[in-house]
Amino acid sequence: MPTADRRTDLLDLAQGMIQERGYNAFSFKDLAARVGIKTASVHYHFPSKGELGLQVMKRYLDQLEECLRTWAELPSETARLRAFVGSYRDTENQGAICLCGSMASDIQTLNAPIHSPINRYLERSEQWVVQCVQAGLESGEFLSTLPPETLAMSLLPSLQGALILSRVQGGGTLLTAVEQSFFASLGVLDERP
Amino acid sequence: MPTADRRTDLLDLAQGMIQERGYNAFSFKDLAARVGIKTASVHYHFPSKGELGLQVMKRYLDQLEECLRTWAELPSETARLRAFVGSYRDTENQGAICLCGSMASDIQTLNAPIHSPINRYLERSEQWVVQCVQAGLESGEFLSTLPPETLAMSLLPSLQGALILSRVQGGGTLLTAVEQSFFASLGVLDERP
DNA sequence: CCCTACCTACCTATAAGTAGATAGAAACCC
DNA sequence: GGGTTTCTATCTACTTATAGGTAGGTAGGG
Repeated sequence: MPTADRRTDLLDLAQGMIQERGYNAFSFKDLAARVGIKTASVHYHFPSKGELGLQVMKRYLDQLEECLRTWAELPSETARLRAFVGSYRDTENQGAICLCGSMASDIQTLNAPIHSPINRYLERSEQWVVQCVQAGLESGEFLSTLPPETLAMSLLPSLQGALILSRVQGGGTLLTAVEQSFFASLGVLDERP
Repeated sequence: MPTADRRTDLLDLAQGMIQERGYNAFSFKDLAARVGIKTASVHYHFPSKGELGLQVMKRYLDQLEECLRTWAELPSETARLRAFVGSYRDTENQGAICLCGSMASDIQTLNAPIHSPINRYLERSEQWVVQCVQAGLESGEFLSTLPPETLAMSLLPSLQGALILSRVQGGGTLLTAVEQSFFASLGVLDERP
């Protein structure tokens, strides 16, 4: 409907459908029908499904970098990590899962070029979380006996898994449990009433 | 190849393909080709793809119950939970993800009847982990300030997520990180050298 | 006048499933 | 036991729908 730019609309729609239904469960036909054009016209914008998937994933990676820049302004490591978790909660509230988690589930069916942005997305997320945890431990904001890498590496799968499972069962409570466990293991008390 | 029972072979194969490639990325044609019959013959054993998926999932649920019965014999809650995590590691070593995690990723594209065994699988797993954690806390085997439900509820998504992400990046290290974080939050020290 | 963003019309492959035939084993019947 | 029937597991042949993609044409704006 909103046609600021057709290409962007298609990217948005494709991304949404991958996050809601999975890469192998959306087609150019679906896409075309929703923006009101023919499937052949979608090929004008994106030569192949693989190319479209790649562009969606690359943009998602760019969006991550933008978020990380924004979150750099936050006043504490706790706030940064809460914002990170918050972005997953936003996704969950849309009834979707992380694009990267969705792609990862289907990784064996995706062609090679898309592997690298997926990989980088995970790498970058993990790296960033490690930095936050490390900084927080050094400043005394956090307290833990475990190595920061271990804590950080366990957060990402937890969040991805929570989104995936929450649509079947548990709803938001899974993400809340993950968040509480994570911050507890950093010695941060829950600030809810 | 091994044709003790054709129906069982088909269930095994379908399960493997769903765990490796996803529900929407396998077909009766693939299946038929691998056991050396025609697609129409697969329909003799399972009237529809939905029915096949349902039977695979139901069997997987039964297998879980069997595991839980076996693990009940173990001498400690730590051993039980290690066995639970170990089963996820076995899956990972096969280059697969949990059937239930795979199904959960595709939940929006699956027809209603299969939702209930998926749901029950998650429910049952979580329930069982809660029991272990609770028993361990009561006996003094574990030590934590968090409610057992929170700890237990965060384990399942972590494991599912770890398997899904590990095929893209990190390999076994993600699962190890998840395991270490979890047991650390129960006050159990790592027993590796 | 040419480029952008569409279109119609087509193609090939695959998915899922149905209908009906058949070969061989098992059971049943006197 | 011989003959008939029924059951099991498969087959061939077909259908309908979709997926992904190509070729070539066209309307309208800069």
